[in-house]
Parts: sequence; C-alpha cells; structure tokens
Amino acid sequence: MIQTTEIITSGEQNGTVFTKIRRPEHFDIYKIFDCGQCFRFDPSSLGGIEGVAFGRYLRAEQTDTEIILHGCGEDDYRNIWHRYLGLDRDYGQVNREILAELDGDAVMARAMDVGDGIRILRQDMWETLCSFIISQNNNIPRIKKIIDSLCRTLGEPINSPDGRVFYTFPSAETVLDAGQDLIFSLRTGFRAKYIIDAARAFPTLPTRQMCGDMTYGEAQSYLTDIKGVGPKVSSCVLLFGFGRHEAFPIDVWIKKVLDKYYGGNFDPSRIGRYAGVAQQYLFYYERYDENK
DNA sequence: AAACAGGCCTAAA
DNA sequence: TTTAGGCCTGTT
Repeated sequence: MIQTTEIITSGEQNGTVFTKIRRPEHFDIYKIFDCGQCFRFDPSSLGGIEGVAFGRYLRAEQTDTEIILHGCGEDDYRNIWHRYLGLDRDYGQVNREILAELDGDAVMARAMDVGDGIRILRQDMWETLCSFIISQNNNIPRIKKIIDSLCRTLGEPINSPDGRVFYTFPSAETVLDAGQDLIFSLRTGFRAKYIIDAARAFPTLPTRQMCGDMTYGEAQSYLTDIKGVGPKVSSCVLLFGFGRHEAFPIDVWIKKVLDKYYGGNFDPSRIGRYAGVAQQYLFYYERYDENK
C-alpha cells in the first residue's frame, strides 16, 4: 500500500493539466525547495513553487490538506513527480528512526521540529552532479545564475501552461559537445574543466540501480574519481541525485552546527540510513531559524 | 579594498 | 595523512 500518494483528482482546467493529491504529514513544498538541495525551483508569481526537472515544467501549490501540481497529469505524477518529491517515503517513520538512533538528542529534536516538512528530492543524477560542481567555493545567487545561463544556452526551451518560456537542463552529452571554452564563457570560472570532466565521465558512472548494490564508499569513489568532485560534492550528489539517504554532506554550515552544539564530537555514521535527512534538518535549522 | 562564498586540487611535510 | 595556498567571479 502506498498511502502517501493518494490522488484526489487529476484532470484539466482552462486547458492546463493538473493533479491534486492529499497532502501527507511532513511535507512542505516551501521548505523542500528552500533547503539548498535544488537550484532550479523558485516561488512563482502564480503561487507556490515552480521550475523544471526531467525536462518538464511543474508548479506546486499546497493547502493544509492538498497539494496541487500544475502542468502535471496523472501519468507524469506516477512516473516522475511522486518519486521526485519524496512522496514515496513515510517521513514520520524516518523522523522516529533518526531520533531513536540518537537517543532522542535534544538538538536534533529541535532541528527536526523547525525543519519539519523537508523532504529529500530525487533529482536527475547528471543535473545534480553538474550543479554541485558549480556550487563549490561559490554562493547561492551566483550558483543559480550560472545554472540558469547554462540552461538558457544549452537547454531546450519549454513552455509553462500559461505560455512562459523555461529551459531544460542540458544533457551531459550536450555539455561535452559544447566544449570547455563555451562552459567557461558562462562564468563558471575554474570549474569549467571540472564540468567537462564530469560530462565525459557521466556515461561510465553506475546507474541508480547499480548504485543500490554498492556500499556507500564504493559508489562515492566513482564520483570522486572525477576532477573537481571531492567529499562534499560527492555526498550531495549521492544524497540528492542517487537516492542515498545515508549520505551526510559536511559543508561550512554543517561544520558550524556540529562545532556549536556537539563540540565537534559528532559522528554522523551513528545516525544510520537517514543521516542525510537529519543533515537537512540541521542545515535548515542553522540557516533559517531566527528563534534559536 | 579585502574578504568571502554550501570545495577541491596540488604541493609539501 | 594532514596542512597551506591558490582558484574564477560577483558581492559587500
């Protein structure tokens, strides 16, 4: 039984397909797209959050009881967005497991409360790899700007239902064919050569399925073989793109949290198979909670 | 103006 | 195995 995917209605309204589903516990579209895992979705003037993934436009709105997905028919919901949005997982269970592993740790409990509603997206592997290479030694506005110009330059234009133009994320093959000079001209800086190396290596990487049979370290080593991909970027890619929820990326913010609340003596591996979810809670907590 | 930004590489102990 | 310095660029 897949209880978190209950479709209420799916149909067409003013020529636009939509799917409406029951909103499960622990699901907040704003937090999901505001915790740093995705650079291509933003608040929409039409309401909710909109963006492009897997070559498709989506605008998601939420009420207390429903999620409305605009530009999404029933087939796309079942085949793509349901999984993309992490709606195939019971986060009540995830949260309980995290707290149990940490013996009810008070800091984690608080972070979990503040970040409640965050879900780990299952993004496209190439897009995630490329995006997090761009993210290194960089700030979020510029990361978004670079990715946007990459998509405008090399992606395919697609229309939102109301006729605005969006762009898909270019394939690894397209990026490779475009060449390092073109990538550099998009203001990627010293990362241009890394992006090209990643585009070249991408077809040889294990698929998500193959990855499922590997140890974490084994899967990670395939990624860190790519120039410009180290521990942090690879763990982000494994978490957000490869569905490895035990990944625990340590960036400057997380380092700050671990030093501040745990005196630097925190072993992420003791959280267990949902360490990555815990990481997102801590990240969101440190960056966005004004009342801590 | 100098430092910094959601790291990583290379060189050197 | 760990540490220091440099790196494209845009912003403050």
